[in-house]
Amino acid sequence: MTFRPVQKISDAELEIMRVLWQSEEALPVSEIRRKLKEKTSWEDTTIKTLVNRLVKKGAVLQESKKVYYYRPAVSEAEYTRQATDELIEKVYSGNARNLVAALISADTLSDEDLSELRAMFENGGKS
Amino acid sequence: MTFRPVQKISDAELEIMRVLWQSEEALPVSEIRRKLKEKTSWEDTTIKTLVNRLVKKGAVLQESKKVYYYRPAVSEAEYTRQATDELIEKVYSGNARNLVAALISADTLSDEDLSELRAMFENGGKS
DNA sequence: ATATCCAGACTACACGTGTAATCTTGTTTT
DNA sequence: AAAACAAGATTACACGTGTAGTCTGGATAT
Repeated sequence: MTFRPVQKISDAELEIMRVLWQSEEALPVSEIRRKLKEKTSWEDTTIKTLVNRLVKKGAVLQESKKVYYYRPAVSEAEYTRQATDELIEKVYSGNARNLVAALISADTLSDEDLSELRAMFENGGKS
Repeated sequence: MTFRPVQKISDAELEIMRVLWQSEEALPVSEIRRKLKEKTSWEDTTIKTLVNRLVKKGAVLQESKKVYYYRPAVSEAEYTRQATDELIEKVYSGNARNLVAALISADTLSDEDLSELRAMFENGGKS
């Protein structure tokens, strides 16, 4: 029952997290902006606002160096896990099997997906 | 690319939807309230506000009879499907297989779940 | 040194959401 | 009929989120 849910990360904030998750190093805001220029058309101040909010909610650490550097305080895996658990809780009555069953019978998965997954099943998930 | 997204249903609104989804008949607000009394401690007006918002966003139909009756405009299955697709899009790069793989290796599924699912896989999801 | 620019701090503002209160009017109860 | 109540309409209000703008002070370029 590892429950320490950092406050919820919003959609826009998630874009910032992705940038940070992709970096080994802590980044200054200028870098974050540079990387975001390709995917969004946000103003510089918007980006700073989002970064600030993430720091405030504990999802990002701010290292002071003169100019601040930022690094994730939550891993992508943790985030993914949390978002997934939330969906399962919210729409699948807390039952993960229902979700997988829905996906299998919903034609969301390609034949290739199915055989790949079948392989995973075979060794009980120990991959 | 089936895209007909009724405006997003919020968490509180979802409780109303659940009540409506569980009923064959359209319900008056009094009934909705009665059923909700067991699970929430919302004031009557709160419930009415939520119902109104759902009508406004097209997720619930309002039948005028003198006293309004309400019925879902979106099925639970559609909702579930939409919420699931959103998660996949948002955190699994649009790749459903990644989600299933995560669940399989995350120890979220019991052994029973696994064998049940394996069975589904066997017949390619045609269940 | 002076003008420019950027980081950081603070402020803004509309919309969605959670959570209601009030007011009006028609219906039920006494 | 008068009182009580229920539905519906209208309004409220704080917080989160998307999306910025302004102001200030130090670093940089000329």
